[in-house]
Amino acid sequence: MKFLSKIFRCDCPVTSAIDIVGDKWTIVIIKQMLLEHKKTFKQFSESEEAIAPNILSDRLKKLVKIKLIDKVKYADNKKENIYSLTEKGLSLTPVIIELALWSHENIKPVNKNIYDLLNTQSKDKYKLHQMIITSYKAKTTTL
Amino acid sequence: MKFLSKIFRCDCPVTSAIDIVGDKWTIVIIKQMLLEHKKTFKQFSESEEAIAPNILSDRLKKLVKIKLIDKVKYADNKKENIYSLTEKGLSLTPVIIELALWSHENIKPVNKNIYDLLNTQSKDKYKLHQMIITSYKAKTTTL
DNA sequence: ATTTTTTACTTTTGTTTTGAAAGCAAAAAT
DNA sequence: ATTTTTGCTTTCAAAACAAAAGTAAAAAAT
Repeated sequence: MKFLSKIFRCDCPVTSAIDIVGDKWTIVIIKQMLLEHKKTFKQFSESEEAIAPNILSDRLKKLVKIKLIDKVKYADNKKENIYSLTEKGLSLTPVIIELALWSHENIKPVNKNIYDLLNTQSKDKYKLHQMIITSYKAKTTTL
Repeated sequence: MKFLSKIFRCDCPVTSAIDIVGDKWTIVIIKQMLLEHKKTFKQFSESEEAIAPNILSDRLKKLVKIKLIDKVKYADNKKENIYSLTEKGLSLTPVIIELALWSHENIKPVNKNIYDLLNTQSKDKYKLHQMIITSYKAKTTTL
């Protein structure tokens, strides 16, 4: 397994997680999928964050490669690629929620959309995580 | 507050959190402080992750500036700077724990030290967070 | 059927960030 | 008084990121 040394700096799980998602865009793209239900190149391109197409292209490829997202093309639409979160990608939900809560408490209050979402099940974070994952699945399986 | 636009890409709290901690080193340094109780430039330099001194210097300055860590010099040691996590820095504990758990479940099992830590209070993550923060404070206040 | 528009990219070029190595000054140890 | 340690800074090379333009295939419009 010597190839792992190309990806991972060391043996620490936190550092290894950062080796995968610790850059300016990876978590942002996953957040756009999970919370904003974005699923096409164009939808990501048009985001508030204004990711450049070359960076977006690169990240989507990497995310497919490490199986955090899937890429499919449907028979009735040969133009658009539809991206969706895998279970492995969905399991980053708690990380994203904790980042949102940290930001809300320490950086600046959240915008209304996400604030409402965070507050529907305020007392139990596990229920919140499950709710977000369930909601994501419901919206993507009806495609 | 126009200067904020220099730091934050957009209004999203998750993206804003990434604007602050979304790079290859910030979370790793905070993890080293929180879980490995590192507190001097030399201790960070000698870490498994092998951070370069120029990057370390830059990140420590930024972390002090945004008040995630404090930097003090004690009367009996004018050479060493002692870095410690502020409450704002400590409140990243849940993010770090979720990254560790995600990594353990999806990337590779954790090393023994951290595995033992994660499993002492396995059922309730809040207790785990509190335990880690309490443990950190206990070790740093006895300085 | 042909032209236009849309989508998902790639390519190019320039800038910024990161990284490896060496150097340095003040404090502490010998 | 000399050597070692600590916490940096500087230099230069490499990698990542970004802005803009270009392209090819599919879909829509004419």
